[in-house]
Amino acid sequence: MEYKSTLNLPQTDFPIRANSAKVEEDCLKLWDELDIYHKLLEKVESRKTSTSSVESSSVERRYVLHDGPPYPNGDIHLGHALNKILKDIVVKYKGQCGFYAPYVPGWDCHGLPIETQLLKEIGDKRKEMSVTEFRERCKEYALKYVDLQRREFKKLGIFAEWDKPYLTIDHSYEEKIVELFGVLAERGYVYRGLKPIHWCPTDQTALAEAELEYEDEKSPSIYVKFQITNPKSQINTNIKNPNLPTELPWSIVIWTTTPWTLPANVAVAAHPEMEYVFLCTGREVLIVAEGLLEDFKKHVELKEHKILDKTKGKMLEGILLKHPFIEKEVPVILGELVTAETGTGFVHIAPGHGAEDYQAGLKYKLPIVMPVNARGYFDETVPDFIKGRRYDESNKLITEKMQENGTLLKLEFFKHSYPHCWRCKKPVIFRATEQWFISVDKNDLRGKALKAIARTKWYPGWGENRIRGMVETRPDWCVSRQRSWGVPVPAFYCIECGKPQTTGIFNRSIRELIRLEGTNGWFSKEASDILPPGTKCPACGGEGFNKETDILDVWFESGSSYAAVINGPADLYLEGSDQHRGWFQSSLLVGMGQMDRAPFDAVLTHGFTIDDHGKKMSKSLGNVVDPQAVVKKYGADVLRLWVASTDFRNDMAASDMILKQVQDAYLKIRNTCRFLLSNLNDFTPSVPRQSSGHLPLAKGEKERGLLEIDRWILFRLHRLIEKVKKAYDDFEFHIVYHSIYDFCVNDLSALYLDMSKDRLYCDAKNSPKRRSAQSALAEILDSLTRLLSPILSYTAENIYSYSQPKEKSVFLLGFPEVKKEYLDEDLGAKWDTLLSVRERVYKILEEARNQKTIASSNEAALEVFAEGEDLKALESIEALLPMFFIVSQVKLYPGKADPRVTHALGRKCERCWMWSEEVGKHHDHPTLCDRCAKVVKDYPLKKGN
RNA sequence: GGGCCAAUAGCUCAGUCGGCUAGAGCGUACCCCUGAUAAGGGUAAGGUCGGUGGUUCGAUUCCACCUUGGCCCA
Repeated sequence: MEYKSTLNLPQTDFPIRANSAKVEEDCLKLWDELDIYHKLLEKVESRKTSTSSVESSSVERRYVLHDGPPYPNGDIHLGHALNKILKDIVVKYKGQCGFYAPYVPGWDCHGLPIETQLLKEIGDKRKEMSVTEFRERCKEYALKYVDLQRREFKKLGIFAEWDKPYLTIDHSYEEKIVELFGVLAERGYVYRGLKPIHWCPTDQTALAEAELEYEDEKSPSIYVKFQITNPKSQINTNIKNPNLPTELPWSIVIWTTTPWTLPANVAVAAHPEMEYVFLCTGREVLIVAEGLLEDFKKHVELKEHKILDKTKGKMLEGILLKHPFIEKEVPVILGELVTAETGTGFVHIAPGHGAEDYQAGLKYKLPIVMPVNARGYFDETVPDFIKGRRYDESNKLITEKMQENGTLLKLEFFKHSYPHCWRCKKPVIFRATEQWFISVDKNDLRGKALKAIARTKWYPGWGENRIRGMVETRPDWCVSRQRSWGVPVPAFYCIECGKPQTTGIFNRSIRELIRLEGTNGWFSKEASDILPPGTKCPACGGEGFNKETDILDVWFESGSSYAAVINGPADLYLEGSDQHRGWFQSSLLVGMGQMDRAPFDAVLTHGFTIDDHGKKMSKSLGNVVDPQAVVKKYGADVLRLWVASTDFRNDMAASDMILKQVQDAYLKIRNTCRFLLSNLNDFTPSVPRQSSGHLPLAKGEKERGLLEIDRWILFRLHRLIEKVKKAYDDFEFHIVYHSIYDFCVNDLSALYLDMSKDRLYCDAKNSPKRRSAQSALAEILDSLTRLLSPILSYTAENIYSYSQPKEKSVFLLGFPEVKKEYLDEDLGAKWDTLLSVRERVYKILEEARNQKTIASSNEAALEVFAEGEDLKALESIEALLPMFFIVSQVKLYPGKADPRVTHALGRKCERCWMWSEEVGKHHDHPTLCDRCAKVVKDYPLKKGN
């Protein structure tokens, strides 16, 4: 036991336990003191100004990742954490590579999500508040959560411009939104039109597609007769059949699930190519699609009938029909919207209540009848029996009315998927209203956007396909909302002529107001206070104006961020794949409209978080992983490592089991680094490094060259650096993780470190062999911490602080370079050969252990037989073979036989635990082997050297 | 219902142009060590490559359909 003190056992102050809470606190403090975010940017800046003109090409090395703003309306969830961590990894890596990589985080502070969240809190008090007051409360609410989320994001170790984030409620941001609207208006993209849109009668607002949720809803399903009013002879002429019974009433039958839209009916559509049959029930003639006849008969329980004739839909065009309960006639029109799947083959058309109806109406110049007001109640234009009734309540009244007058063939109820408001969860209606639109076809905006999509780099590649499909088919963008919490649609209406004004002085006046007072100014001031005195309507010369009361869609706000925040296109947008329809598209359209180019050069998307059964996370399923809880339990770096460990192009599974596994990997990596540290504690910068044998050696330096095994591990290290760099460049962080982890587990822990222990512990402190190992260890540790820092930011910083650091932070070091001189292919190939021999030997060693020939591998003596390349390779490191196999004695023979394992000869050296026949031959140290006796003899003298 | 995407061991991931017995690590089982010790090492078991058809001499890989799941839409 007395010899133990003569060993160089691993020693470090780096704690065995991760203690993430403390480490994270310390690191955050350090980064705060250093102002690390700005220091990194300054570092690039100073390099820029100090370098010669030759190198100043690097000046252009800017990399701007533009942050997509989340809503500040609650704690961050795993998706937020995932997104911000990915961005942070990208930005840190780019920074390491010498890019000027600013990162300004943002929040989407306006919009319904904030408004409704607040309404939940204040309830009826809203009614007593003025708009300005309510908006003030919204602002407070948003800012409160900006602050909360900022703190939560910071704790994840994300470097960013946290003190000056962008908020869409900043005056400068709001002004930019208004400016962009003006630019788009000037360039002819903005128009105002009546159009049926999804309308929530509860919230009294137009809803974007993104604001709809589809859920099952019970609806009436009715078959209604529209009696033909034309003289029968006229129809006879059309279908050329003189035998039809002209004395009976004839009716076309429609099917609908929304009786309340019938008052707005202006036509019935038939499919031009579909076949329709004339059924005689004895009392009347009904016309329905041939293909839906059986279905129709079943539903209306039609027993007796005779098919008199049939005709194509196009023959019916122009026939006039009697509205079932309003005194008017409506025409039959033709439309491809009619399907042969359900119904009767006839579709009732109400252009005020449906998108396809609207399109058909445009074609036939039909009027847009719109008797439903904003609250969902019928106005004065409808028949008395439903006047002032709510639309859904009218369903019953209308069917009763039709029952009475005999136009109703059948009433049933059924469940189907129906759009609901994402906020109040109540059913929405289609309703025509005056709205502001951005035309996607004006000036071929759509075509230009599609070209810009083709020029953008999409990760993964299918993102291009996806957004292209969406842009190809998207309708005009409805940008107005009937709400308070947002940026006003910057428009004035001339009191005289009613024309809206959006450009020139009108836009400039609003911008000036907003610059000074924010958008609250708009809501508290009169038009006459905003516009300069004497402003005249360009159309009629009128001098009185009203303000627009609608606000802009929040997507228009966030879509303006590239202009408001980074003043131009970004290198990268990085969001979840849902943003192909959201922010990527709104940003693209605003960008194209303003500057005829996309606001991004590349777009990276990630999948969604799911649980370990592949199901999406939801509160009701109880499978939600809370990022705060993960940080608390495992530490932020484990969460960060989870993000890196999963291929984010697909959905990302998280659960406690998966996180536990990530933690195990984390601990392995950390512990490997700890081992490196503990074997370097006497390896100060003043100790000469052993250099690669491939570097030109100065005279007398030969003995300082690295051992072959050390050159091998450095070969492996630089292969790793190469691979990791490529993976970071390709945004394949799971490759980064797997490569580094594999290196730690296989190359280091199982092989190199295990093989090196004897040298490190037992050789003399300053022996070339030990210093050779330490030279390699130091380089490995240095590289590993840098490679890991974008992902394991806290841990890398923590490890670095224990490694006799030159800089104040690991982030000031830069990314490791691949040193070509280490990439010795022949050496690599030779060691592949050696390691496959080692594998064969280890199977035999295991057998010997099971047979109790040996216990520890130190007790083994090996006889290895090899031929050809194997033999050549083994011979070349013959002196190192005991170290290579980690056994006490090795004999190498040419031949083909399996390795043989016997118990090692001699006795166990008390100091190094290797077996040797030399033990006992040293008088001073009878229990030691040759090597140890020598080391110990010199020990007191060399101690401390 | 439509568009886009995914599915390889219990888990996280590899798998090149279609070509040998489909790989790695974790986890598991068993063993060793006790000088990385809340560590470390070894060996082993684990797969109908989601399913069914098709193309092909040959399919995890290409094609079609289906199932399951995700995002987006209706």
